[in-house]
Formats: sequence, C-alpha cells, structure tokens
Amino acid sequence: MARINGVSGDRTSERLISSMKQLLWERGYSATSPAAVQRLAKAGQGSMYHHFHSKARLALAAEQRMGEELKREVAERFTAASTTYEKIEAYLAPDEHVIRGCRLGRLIQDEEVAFNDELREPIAETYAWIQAQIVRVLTEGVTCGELSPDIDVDSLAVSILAIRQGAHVLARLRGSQEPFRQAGRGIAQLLALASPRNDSTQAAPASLAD
Amino acid sequence: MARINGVSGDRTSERLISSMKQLLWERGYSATSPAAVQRLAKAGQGSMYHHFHSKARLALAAEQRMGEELKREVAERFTAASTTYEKIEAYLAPDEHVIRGCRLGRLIQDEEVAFNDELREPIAETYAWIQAQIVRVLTEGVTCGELSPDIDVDSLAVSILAIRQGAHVLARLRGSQEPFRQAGRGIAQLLALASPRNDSTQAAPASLAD
DNA sequence: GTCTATATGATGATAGAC
DNA sequence: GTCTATCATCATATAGAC
Repeated sequence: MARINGVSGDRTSERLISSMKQLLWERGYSATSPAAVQRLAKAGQGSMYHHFHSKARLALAAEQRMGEELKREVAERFTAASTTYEKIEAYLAPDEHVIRGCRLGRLIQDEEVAFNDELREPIAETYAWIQAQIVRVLTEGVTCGELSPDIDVDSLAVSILAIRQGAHVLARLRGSQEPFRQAGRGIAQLLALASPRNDSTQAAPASLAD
Repeated sequence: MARINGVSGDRTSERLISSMKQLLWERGYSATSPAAVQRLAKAGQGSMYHHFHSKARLALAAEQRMGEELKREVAERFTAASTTYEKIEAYLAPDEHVIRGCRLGRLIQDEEVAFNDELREPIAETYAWIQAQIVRVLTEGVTCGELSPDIDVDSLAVSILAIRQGAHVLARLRGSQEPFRQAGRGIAQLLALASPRNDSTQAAPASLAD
C-alpha cells in the first residue's frame, strides 16, 4: 500500500481522510485549513473539493474514522484483560499518544464543532458507547463477585470516563504520561476497597453514600 | 464602575483584559482575533496595541487573571466545607459555567499555547497549585482520621483533579451539568469506603493495592 | 479526477496623524 | 492614548479548463 507522509492509502479520498484525522488531532478543527490537509495528503485544491463538499464534510468523515478506531482500541483493552480490576486498569493505562491529548475530546472545545450537530454527533456517540462498555465491565464485576453489589456502577463509570479524559489534559499540560499513571493508581486503590471482601458491616457516612 | 458588555473596569486596559478573558473561555486562543477583543472592549486597534505589545501579551495577562480567579474559587470551596468528604464534594460540584468547559484546561489544547512557554506557564502553575491544595485536604483527612492512613494521597489527588477536568469535557459534550454530578457521586461512594471505619484487616488485591 | 485562476473577507499587525 | 490607513498573508471556497 502506498504511503505518503505516514498517511497510507492509494486513493486520494483515503489520503485526505487520513490527513484530516492527523491534523484534527494535532490542531483541532478551526485551526486546520483545507490547504494544510491538501499539502499533507499531496492532493490539490480541486481534488479535495471534488471528493468532499467542504472542510466540514471531510472533517465529519475523519471524525467517524477516529470514533471507530477509538472504540476498537477500548474494546481491545477490555478483552485483553481478565479481571474487572485489570480491565479498568487497562482502560486507564497511557500509551505513547496521550501527551497529544484526546483526539475526540479536544474537538468538542472548538465552537465550530460544539455548535454544529453534524460535527458533534460522532463524538457524542463514541463517548456514549465507551461509557456503556465501562458500565458493562463494572456490572460483570458485580455479578462475578469482584465488586460489592452496593456500588452504583453508572456513576462510577462516569468517574472512570472522566478520569481518562482529564488525564489527557494533564498529560498534555505536563508533557508526560505520569498524570495517567497517578490518576490510575488513585482510582485503583479505591476500587480495591470496593471488593466485597473489604465491605464493612457499618453504613457509609450519610453525606456521601446517598 | 463603568460596565460595557458585562465587562467591568474604567480603564481601557482593564476592559481589554476582561474581554480577552471572556473570549479565551468561549473560543480559545487561536480562534480569538484582536478585532473581536477590541469590539467587545469598545477599544480601537491602536488602543490595544498601545497597551499590549501583541495578542499574545494580552492573552498572557488574561491567563494570569483567570488563574488567580480559579485559585480563589477553589480556595473558597475548600474553606466553606468542613469535613474532608465535603471539601472533595464541593471541589467536584458543578456551577453554572461548567457547560462551557474549563477556562484554563481548554487553552492547553491550542497548539499556539501548548508550544509557547510563556502562555503555558500560568496554566501549569495554576494546576500545580490546585493539585497541592487537594493533597493538603486529603492529608488533613488522614491526620483527622477521616481517611485511612493506607491511602496514597498524591495519586488520589491527581485522580480527583482529572475527574473535574474530564467532567468539564463531558458536560460540554452533553450540554449538561449531569456528568459532574455523576462523576462526583462515583468517586464519593468509593471515598466513603476509604474511611478507617471501613478498613478491612485483609490485604487488598495485589494487582491494585501496590 | 485534477489543475489553475480568481474572489471575498479576515488576520495580525505597523505607521503616523491627532 | 486613541484614531485611521495601509499591508502582506491566509481561509474557504467557486469556476471552468484539461
């Protein structure tokens, strides 16, 4: 398969999508110009506007690809781990890309994306899917007796989703994967206390246990 | 005090800083044009470049203000609450602004900010300060017997910092404060288990307890 | 499918009058 | 301190030849 600038694909439209994906991750939507995408894809102006009606349509195609890729990566992390604890640890583990920030989460900060239903939708759909997967993993953990049945898995799933999202921001700010490792350790030590073995017979403090 | 467009301050330089603050929060750095700041501040082009050498210098002044404000708000949340649990709950509680995203965290996604030491510094300094405050609160919680001495407060602090950061992204994505409330509940229920009263005599699972 | 030419407006300033 | 004029460059296309 042909490879230009690290962007693979023989067809021009594929190279345009790959290039847009890369630039959306690096710069976001507003800051990515059609000219920059064309340069990276080695495609002309006319070529881009032949395959895609507008910058927005090309970005939409790129977002859909990024969503699919992100879901596949998350699914792989969950299936590769065996216990509930390990699955959550795997979900929160950093990779070499986290310093760049989250490829999808960063886009929602962009006003042009946030206020455009078409451009916001693939992001919302992907996060909803990931959140549902975390809920599924935690629910299985309760079923298998790895987590206490008292745990509210829905709110815990949002916490875990938020931690990974927030860790991306901190990692980019510090230029280091360390915030990921710390945030992962921080939640993991609490999760260990949520094992049925650690259950207290006493009620939790009223102000927090709901 | 004079008030123009909700931007207070009699002096032109103050109105410019307030306007830049507002636009940085709404649009980020790259997407905020000097012309937009001038319009909002009711100041002319020459006026802006008289008070500030460049867009970057004005943005730097605005960032420093935002950092001070954010630190003051966090400090108020911590001092207004009494127990450790309540302080953490207060830190994670949403306000009417969270749907817009985090005023400082959003800026680090901007390449012009991330790769400019001057523009990145006030953000890094503010986050470091907030993280240190969370560590202090948690450490006091251990000292007062509200948290188990086994808790690693440093990593837990990063988790809590990341949760608030990530919840901002989810809140903006959904257009709702709900992710904040869910993420807060999710971590609060685990924190309740970290009370010494809930300590198990058994060791936690080796894979997570470190 | 790809190319070049052209269009319209915004960007981020600088210069110098008042 | 504030104003207007000017400038080179970029953004996001459209039109029509090849």
